[in-house]
Amino acid sequence: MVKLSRKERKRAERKEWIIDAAEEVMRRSGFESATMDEIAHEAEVSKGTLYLYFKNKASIHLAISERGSRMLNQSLSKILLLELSGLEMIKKMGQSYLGFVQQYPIYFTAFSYYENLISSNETYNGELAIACEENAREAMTYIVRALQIGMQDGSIKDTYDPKELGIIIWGASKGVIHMAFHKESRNHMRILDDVDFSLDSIINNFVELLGTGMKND
Amino acid sequence: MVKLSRKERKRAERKEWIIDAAEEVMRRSGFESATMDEIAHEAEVSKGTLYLYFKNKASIHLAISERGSRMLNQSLSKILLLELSGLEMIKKMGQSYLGFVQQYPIYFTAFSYYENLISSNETYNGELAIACEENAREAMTYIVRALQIGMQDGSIKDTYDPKELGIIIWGASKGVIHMAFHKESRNHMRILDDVDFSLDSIINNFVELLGTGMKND
Amino acid sequence: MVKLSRKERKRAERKEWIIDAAEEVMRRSGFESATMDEIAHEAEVSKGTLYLYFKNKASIHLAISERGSRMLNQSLSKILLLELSGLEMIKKMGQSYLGFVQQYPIYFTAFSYYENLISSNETYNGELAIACEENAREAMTYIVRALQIGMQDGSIKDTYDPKELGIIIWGASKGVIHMAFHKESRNHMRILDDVDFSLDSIINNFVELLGTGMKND
Amino acid sequence: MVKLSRKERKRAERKEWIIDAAEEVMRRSGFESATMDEIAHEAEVSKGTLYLYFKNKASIHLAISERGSRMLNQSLSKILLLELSGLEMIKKMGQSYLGFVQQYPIYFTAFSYYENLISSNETYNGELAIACEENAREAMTYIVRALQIGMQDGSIKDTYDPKELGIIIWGASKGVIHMAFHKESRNHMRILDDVDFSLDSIINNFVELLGTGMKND
DNA sequence: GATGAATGAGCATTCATTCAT
DNA sequence: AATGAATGAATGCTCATTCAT
Repeated sequence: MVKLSRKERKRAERKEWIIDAAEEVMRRSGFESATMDEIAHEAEVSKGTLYLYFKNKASIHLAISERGSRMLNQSLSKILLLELSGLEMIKKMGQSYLGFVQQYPIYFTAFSYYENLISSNETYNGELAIACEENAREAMTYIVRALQIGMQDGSIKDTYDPKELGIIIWGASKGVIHMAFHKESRNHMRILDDVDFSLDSIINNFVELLGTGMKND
Repeated sequence: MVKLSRKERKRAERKEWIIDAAEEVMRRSGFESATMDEIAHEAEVSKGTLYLYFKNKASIHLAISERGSRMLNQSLSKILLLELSGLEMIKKMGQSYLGFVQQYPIYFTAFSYYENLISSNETYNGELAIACEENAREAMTYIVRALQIGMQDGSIKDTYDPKELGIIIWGASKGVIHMAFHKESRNHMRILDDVDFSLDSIINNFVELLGTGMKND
Repeated sequence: MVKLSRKERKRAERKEWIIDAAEEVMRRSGFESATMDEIAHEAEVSKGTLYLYFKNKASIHLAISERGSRMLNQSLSKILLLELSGLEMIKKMGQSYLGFVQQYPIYFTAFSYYENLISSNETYNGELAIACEENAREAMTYIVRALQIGMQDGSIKDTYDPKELGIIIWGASKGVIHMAFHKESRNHMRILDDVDFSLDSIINNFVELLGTGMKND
Repeated sequence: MVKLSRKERKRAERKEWIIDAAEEVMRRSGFESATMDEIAHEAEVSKGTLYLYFKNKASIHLAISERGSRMLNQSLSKILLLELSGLEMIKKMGQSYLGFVQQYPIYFTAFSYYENLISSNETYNGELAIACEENAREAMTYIVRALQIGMQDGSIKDTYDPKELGIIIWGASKGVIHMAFHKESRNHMRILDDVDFSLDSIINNFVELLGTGMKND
């Protein structure tokens, strides 16, 4: 960590404070409905100040995504330190991801929104966008490391390429959690009406299913 | 099928024609950038006419999603008629989904956009939204049927609840395809830069992985 | 003149109506202070309607300039039809220009503003800007024609190139009128405080002075 | 000249330094686009300091105009000291003005901008505005003096009032130079496209023309 | 004196939706 | 039914100016 001057520290704090406010507003109004006015009001600063800390609205959104992905990486990274088999690490990562999404649903929404826009919107560029991508790559690396460990300790089949397997696990997990997550937050979601499986049950079975597929016989 | 009067038929045709135009515009400009003016112009009708056929802009978007999901269901439903084991049906469904996304990426984008908005946006309601949900439920049912068949013919473990397994497969497939799909369309996607697995390879391995997990020993 | 359909006529009328309103607002508030809100309010249309008739604010300003220069050209063109010597035509044109500026000071202000911005502002482009330039060129042509007539009939020295002389007369006239004009409208103008020559006297003497310079001996 | 204390001298220097910076910024970005931020940055002082030396943005602009007009006066004043006929002095003044505009186009732009705004904008007041007016009056006086000398030495007709003639010459010169100046800087200027007279040629002929008009026979 | 963070009024422009014809 | 002119609320962003330190 770099040592920051008092001024820089204050600036960083303020920035965090604005991100907090933006998260709150977006939690209430959804991402695109959130206006700069609302965010400024919530953060108890003027609209002009927002632009002192963030280049534009997209930057604020990116900052939220970046913060979320950084937090997620923190929990994932810790799992690699545990005394577990590679397979158990992977399972733990799945559960950890789920826990994160449940605790901070706003970040999950932010990620989805981000992924929908980044391909089409030119505003989504610059330092923060790169940081987000870097965080995503980092998350992937944690998964791949766990897979490599598993292949080493014999808990995971080594017939797959660990990177490719990582992509699959990462994508599949996001998909399952996305679906399960929406089941809870949506009223209109009819698909799952007559299904009363809990989110946890779904994830556990998913992890189990993948685990079996990967397991060394 | 209900028999439609000549007038009703004409109206339905016109509606399809507008949806065609909207798809085209959204393919070009992205979803939120597409304006009613552009759609009207592309459809060669007046802006007012758009509102004669669709309640609002969200309805047009829902109509696209509905059409897409209906088309997908058509391919899925056919798989149930084939002479295959349940497990093979599931694999085929995965490949069929992938093929659909590759052939009609616009629908995939529409689905994603739809899922991002439906939870926060009140305009996403009414008949068409219900139809979309109904189609999603139908897709789920095809999967569950295949799983039931597999459990029956012994190709799939019967230790999972077929409905829950269906949810998992459905979610996981969407996630993997979503990720792989974005890998292709995004420049900024750094996660996968050093990975040169093809979309097909990823999906095949994913299907294989799930298959092994589900397979009866 | 092209025959316009009823709709086109109505549109043209509306456009003129908006220009009228814009002139009025700009007369009151000055050019850059005039806001689209004020113009819309004055024109008794909504702000959106403004954009139905004009691409942007600069276009409205250009439309005023274009109208003004068109009107000026009309008076200049008529002078060429009179039974006068070339020299007398030139003098008449000077007086005509003065009369125009006195009757419609707003256009004179518009021209000045236009000339100040056109070089630096990229918004000043397109059809209307071209029309303005075309009008300016046309005005120049009237002057040059009068000079040529004067050289022919012997009332003007033929030692100057008519085009170059035209530029000089055009520029000098604008400058003199500009100065005299500002003398009247400005409070702060101290240069001329102790000078009580009338605008007309100044212009007449100016015309006389130039005339003597150009006159054939 | 008043003797200034060390502190006052320092303050005056600082002020000049800021004006230098403002000129540079306005040269780059045009007058209205120049922001206080840019000026502060260029001057290597804080934005707040700008307001320590100048009441507001208009004051900075006025200071530029004042400096420019002061410089112009300096060259004009020297001409009166030369051993020339009054008519030749006037011609020399015209050339001197042209030379000034060519060397320091920024001041010419500043003058134009100033004249466009001063009538409508209330911010253009106070000490500096008065100084500008005073400088303009001074320039006029130099011209009038030269005319008086010319009428005395017989090189200039005495049928005109020298003050009125001064106004005319001053205005006409500005107009011709303005036009010729814009011909060079503007791309869109279509009037003069087919005319390839040089700025110098135009001015020389203009001076010649006026000279002939004023000359005593 | 000097700073620069904070302000907030101000503005052009967009676009879904309506409704008179 | 079809049109498209008119609407006006909504919003991101700028920038001259102030003031606490």
